[in-house]
Amino acid sequence: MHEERLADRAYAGIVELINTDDLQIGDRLPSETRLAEMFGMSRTVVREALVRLASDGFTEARRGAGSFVKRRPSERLGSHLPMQNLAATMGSYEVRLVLEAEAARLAAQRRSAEQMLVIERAMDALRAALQASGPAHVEDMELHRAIFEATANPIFVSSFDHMHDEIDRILRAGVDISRSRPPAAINAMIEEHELVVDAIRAQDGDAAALAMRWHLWQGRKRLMP
Amino acid sequence: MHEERLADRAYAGIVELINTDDLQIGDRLPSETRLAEMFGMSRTVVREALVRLASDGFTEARRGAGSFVKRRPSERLGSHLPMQNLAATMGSYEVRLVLEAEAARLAAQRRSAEQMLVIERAMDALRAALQASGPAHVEDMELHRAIFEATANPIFVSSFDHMHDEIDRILRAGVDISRSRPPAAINAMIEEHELVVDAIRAQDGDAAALAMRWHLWQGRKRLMP
DNA sequence: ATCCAATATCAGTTAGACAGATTTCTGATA
DNA sequence: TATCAGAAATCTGTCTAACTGATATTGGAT
Repeated sequence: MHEERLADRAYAGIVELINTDDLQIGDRLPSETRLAEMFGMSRTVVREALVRLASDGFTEARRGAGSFVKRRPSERLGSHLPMQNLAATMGSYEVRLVLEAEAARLAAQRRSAEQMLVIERAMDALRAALQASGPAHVEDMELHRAIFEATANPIFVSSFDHMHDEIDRILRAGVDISRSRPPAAINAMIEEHELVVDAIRAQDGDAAALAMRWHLWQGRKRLMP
Repeated sequence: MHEERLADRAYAGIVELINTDDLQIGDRLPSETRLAEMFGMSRTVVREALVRLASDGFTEARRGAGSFVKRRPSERLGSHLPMQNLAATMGSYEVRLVLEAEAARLAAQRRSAEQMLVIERAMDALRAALQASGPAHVEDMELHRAIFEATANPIFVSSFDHMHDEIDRILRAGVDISRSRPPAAINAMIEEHELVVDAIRAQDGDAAALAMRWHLWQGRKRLMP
């Protein structure tokens, strides 16, 4: 698993500090030197944690002044997704519904034989990953990206990349969304993807768009029942 | 101004390195020491950039082994030629048709009073610019962007920004698209935009989406009769 | 009370060092 | 020749110590 690095502990430590000390937005964190001696690590390590905190949008460093809380890390509340995360996730599905359904339609209409092969391979990889009950996020993304590439429209592809960057950024800033999946859900996820791939193989644009809408809708329900 | 930090340049430099050297997923990056001397900075700064790259999911560091490409940063498709300008433009309308029509629908359903005001002002500015027969590209973009902002979905907004960056990039690489417009076209452009704004004002989602589709379709015809 | 200058503090950056993990090279063995 | 274990080289992770320039604070003069 995660062989823990010191910087990870520092990251967690600072998040905990913000929560336990109830630091509000705009409040200043202890200085890097101070944090280093608090955690019993070097300033280098604390700095690495702060860089990542800032990259995740939680803190902001002002040179000469200090590091400040920019957005409070959401506390983990059992199985509930934090409000902010929820809104962001709903928003992402909204955009995906629009973009991915049409991408699936175009892919079905235009796919080349080579592109179909890439899609089939991505589907196989996803099916294997899901059946192994392992994390399948990467494989899922590969398949969806392959579909965008089959649209033969570079702007579509770059839109996909951008959208996923944004979604990743938002989700990573919050709670880990990976959760154990019941076996029924695994089969459902495979089947939904297969419907999309089948439609693209059959070059049926309407069916592909519909299947993709269905898949995204089900995904949304799985995440937020 | 953003006084740029060294680490930002290192981050950009590494991204560029991955693209120009065409490093594939799994490939190893130069070592931190090597990158430091390549960029003429200390290893510390390069390290900070790598930490952020890893945090963004682009790279992965394996202790003792090196840093590896995990996910390729979205390629700026600048390498493609101006000859493909026509195809790229068609492609851009394809994406806009998908994204903007739904944005208009959501904007109509959700717009606040303040957002409606911003849209109205943008419409006024566009009308004035068009009637003065001057360049109206900026005003046009402002209006379209205001509509995206009224969706109250930050991912939609960022998708708009990204899409326009890409389109601008492609178009600017080729011939200047600004051409003299016959007066009839000016009135048509104003009217099309007004239809969209009217629908958003009336909070009629279907009408807004339809009007936006119509507008984009007409724009495509104007550009490529 | 107000303004300004000296002072203290802080993030950003540099250099050099060492531990521990991993890869690569090398040479001996089967 | 092919293989494999050990040695050497390389790499990330961590630490120390220092300096710079930006920012905040303090204290004194007005």
